[in-house]
Amino acid sequence: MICLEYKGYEVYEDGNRIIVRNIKDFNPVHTFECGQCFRWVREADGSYTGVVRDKVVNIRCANGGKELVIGNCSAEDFVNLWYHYFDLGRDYSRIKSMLSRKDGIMKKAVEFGEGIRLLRQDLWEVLISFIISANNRIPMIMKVIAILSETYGNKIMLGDKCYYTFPGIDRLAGENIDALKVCRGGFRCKYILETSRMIKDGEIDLNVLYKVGTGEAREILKKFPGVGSKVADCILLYSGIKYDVFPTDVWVKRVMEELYFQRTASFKEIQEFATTYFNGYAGFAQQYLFYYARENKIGKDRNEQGR
DNA sequence: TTGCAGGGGTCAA
DNA sequence: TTGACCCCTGCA
Repeated sequence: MICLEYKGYEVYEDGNRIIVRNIKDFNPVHTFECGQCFRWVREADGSYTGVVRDKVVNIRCANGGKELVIGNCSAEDFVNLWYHYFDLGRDYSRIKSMLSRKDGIMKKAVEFGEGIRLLRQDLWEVLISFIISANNRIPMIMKVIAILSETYGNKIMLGDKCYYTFPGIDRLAGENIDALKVCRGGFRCKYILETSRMIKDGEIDLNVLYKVGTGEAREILKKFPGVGSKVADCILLYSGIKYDVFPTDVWVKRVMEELYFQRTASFKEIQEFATTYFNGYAGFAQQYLFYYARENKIGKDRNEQGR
């Protein structure tokens, strides 16, 4: 029985889970492992379990990717949270075909990460997560965020397993630096604390970011300690605020140098090229390129690649 | 077993 | 522009 139709999707409620039909352009592996999020954990059966706001759900695709099965979820949650979170209102086929027409490199990158969707994550959580990401690797970032949530978040259950919400602003702002260091964030702990306090004290209002242009939003974010150009661009992109940014980390730099410039290029040069070349879609292009480069180790060891 | 190099953005000098 | 920051992993 059809439970409800919502914006082109058929949503069936089946006990404690829902099945969403008419899904396109969504592969959980591509989406959760393309470096944009740190709280989705792959299970032995290939599904993913993650915490978003105060919900914990299990996700998998079925029926050749045409169905999305969300465990521990109601149809109401789908409408109120998951539709938006998974950016299901956006036509990724159109974006992919437009980017693929740009050149052969983009075409390959888009084919490789065809199921990437840019998640619309909580701004506060993305801000802290990407401060932690600075000079850090993905498994470590995930570990730090997990400890931070276990220590300062609220417990929620799925089956007999405990999960924890991401800690609130006030909770972190009220901590002292020595206590915060249990999360093993190292030198980033002082940035987390100071950033939390700046928001709590009203020094910077995060909601302003939704109302200003990309350049201004970037400058506001860079007022937080631990936020530079790359982290600011990640925050804007992964919270779904701006899509014309091009976060340039070492992987993106490598792939751009190897595939587009055929020489070393400065961050500034790469940014300027990408924002012009990809127009308002630089953020999507970056995500396909990053995933393609990292999974294929492009530029990491030129000798191994036979170059 | 130990120790050292490598990875990786931001900040301050 | 360069070194320090911090912690984990991989390898000798």
